[in-house]
Amino acid sequence: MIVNKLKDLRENKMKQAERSEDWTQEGLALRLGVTRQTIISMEKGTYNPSLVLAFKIAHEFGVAIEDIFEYRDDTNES
Amino acid sequence: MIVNKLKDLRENKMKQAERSEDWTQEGLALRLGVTRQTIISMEKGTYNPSLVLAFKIAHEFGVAIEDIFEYRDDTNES
DNA sequence: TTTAAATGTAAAGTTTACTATACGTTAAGT
DNA sequence: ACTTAACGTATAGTAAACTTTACATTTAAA
Repeated sequence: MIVNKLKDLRENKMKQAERSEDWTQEGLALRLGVTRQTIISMEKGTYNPSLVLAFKIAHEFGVAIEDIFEYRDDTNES
Repeated sequence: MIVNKLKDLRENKMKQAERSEDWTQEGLALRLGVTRQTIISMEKGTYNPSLVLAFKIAHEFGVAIEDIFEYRDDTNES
């Protein structure tokens, strides 16, 4: 499974960024070329982004994919 | 778009690895939990892996996602 | 306390990743 | 030349990512 820090990162941007409206779900969605629904579902963990979208997100936040998304092997979960 | 070094990396493993059969398309597919078709299509660039699969691939090769997959913005291509 | 921006929820439809199956081609060993 | 492992191609089907639309809830400011 994949866990992500999307919501936390975005909310931090909302607080700290000069142009906070750039970091609303809608603002981010626009720049990423996806819908707000897609942002919501990713933040909730309903589904994982495609690799392309993961790259775009990492680029928007100025970090590496691994800084936002973490893979956890759960093949043998109790 | 995304370009990847999958085929090169795998072929290098075929030559250099002790157990070369681990790095055939089929051997790799088995360990990744996908079909050989999936490997073929990724190596051809027919489609991109999901983020989960990209993580698994990076793990198998012992590198970061960014070492295998590269994102290239092609929104304004001539 | 109303207004509006931001967030949340739900459900049906489209696109793309991935499977399953089957058969053809290449390369290397014997 | 024959065999066989590895690779390639094609195509129909399933699953998951993503869109579209519509409406409901929260939050903060006027």
